[in-house]
Amino acid sequence: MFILKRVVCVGGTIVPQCTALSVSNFSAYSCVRSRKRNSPYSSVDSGRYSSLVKSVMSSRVSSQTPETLQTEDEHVYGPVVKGPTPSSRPEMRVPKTLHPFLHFQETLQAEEPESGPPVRIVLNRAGRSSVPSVTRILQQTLSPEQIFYLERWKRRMIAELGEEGFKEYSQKLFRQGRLFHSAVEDILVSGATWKNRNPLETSEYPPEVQGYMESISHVLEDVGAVRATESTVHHHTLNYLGIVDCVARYRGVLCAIDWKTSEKPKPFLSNTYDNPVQVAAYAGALNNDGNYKYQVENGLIVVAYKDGSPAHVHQLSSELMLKYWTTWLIRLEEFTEQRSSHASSAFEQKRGAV
DNA sequence: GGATCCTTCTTCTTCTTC
Repeated sequence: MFILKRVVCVGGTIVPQCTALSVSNFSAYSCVRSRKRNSPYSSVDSGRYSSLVKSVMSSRVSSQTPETLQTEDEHVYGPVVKGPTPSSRPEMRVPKTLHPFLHFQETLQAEEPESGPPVRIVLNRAGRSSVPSVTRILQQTLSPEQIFYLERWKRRMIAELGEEGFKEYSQKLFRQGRLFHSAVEDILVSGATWKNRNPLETSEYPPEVQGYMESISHVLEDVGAVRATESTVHHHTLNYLGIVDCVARYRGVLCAIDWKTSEKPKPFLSNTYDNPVQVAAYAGALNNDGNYKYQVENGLIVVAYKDGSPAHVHQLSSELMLKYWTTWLIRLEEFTEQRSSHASSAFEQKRGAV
């Protein structure tokens, strides 16, 4: 089965763009090219189009939609009491105001020295209790589709583990994530590189973190000039705050870094859901926060695995960061709209009661 | 002292042919 969807231009050459199904066959065909001389793909340079294959594979088209899945799930798990109306987010909108990602000031280029211990600005909510956080904004502006799949996953997990078992499982995941972050921060603050670290010292980490540390060991070798760890960033104009995991140079490029633990492999950026938006939000806030006298244009998402297999590293170029910054601005606007509509409906209710 | 905050995670999967 081969479904020709449309034709796209790649590197000046016209090639067919196809569904995930035909692409699976495409890569399979590439592997057995020598045996399948008459294959329609025998003349295709698979190496040349590997990025296309990856990009199509990472945005697979499923024959099942949230609607059909919901019907199927109701048979298996019973009716959903408070089900969302599964639908995609409306066509990508444009932010009403395009706030700049970078914030160059006249005196800015007097950069901070890169030596010395990294900065850690502890969150102080005094005087800014109403400022929303990056996590909260992202959580409250998930697309109906994301909410649907998350709730479906949760329903399935509860069916498998029970309410109590699911609670324990979630707590275990959070605990591992926190321990991992704290272990990474320790090693970055101590200034030790992975290479000169005594292997015996890795056993000082809690057992549930050792695999994750091994997983990121190849990444730590390329991380240097750590400027901040677990540090609060506050965008005063856009009025949001958050805590950035790390700001450091990765292979010489200054990046906002987000460390993640994951049960499932996440080889493609698209597997990381809202993580790139989160990183862009932190970087944008940092660039507009007077506490930091430099600008961060790039991002890095490092996905670590418990079994110690090499972490996946997703580097976000300045172009990609700008793209996700735009997405962030849209999410921020959605959040503000929600907030004001809640506030006005609460006001109406209050007025009605009087 | 209790409550709340910021994080920590979790989603997208199915098909035919060799």
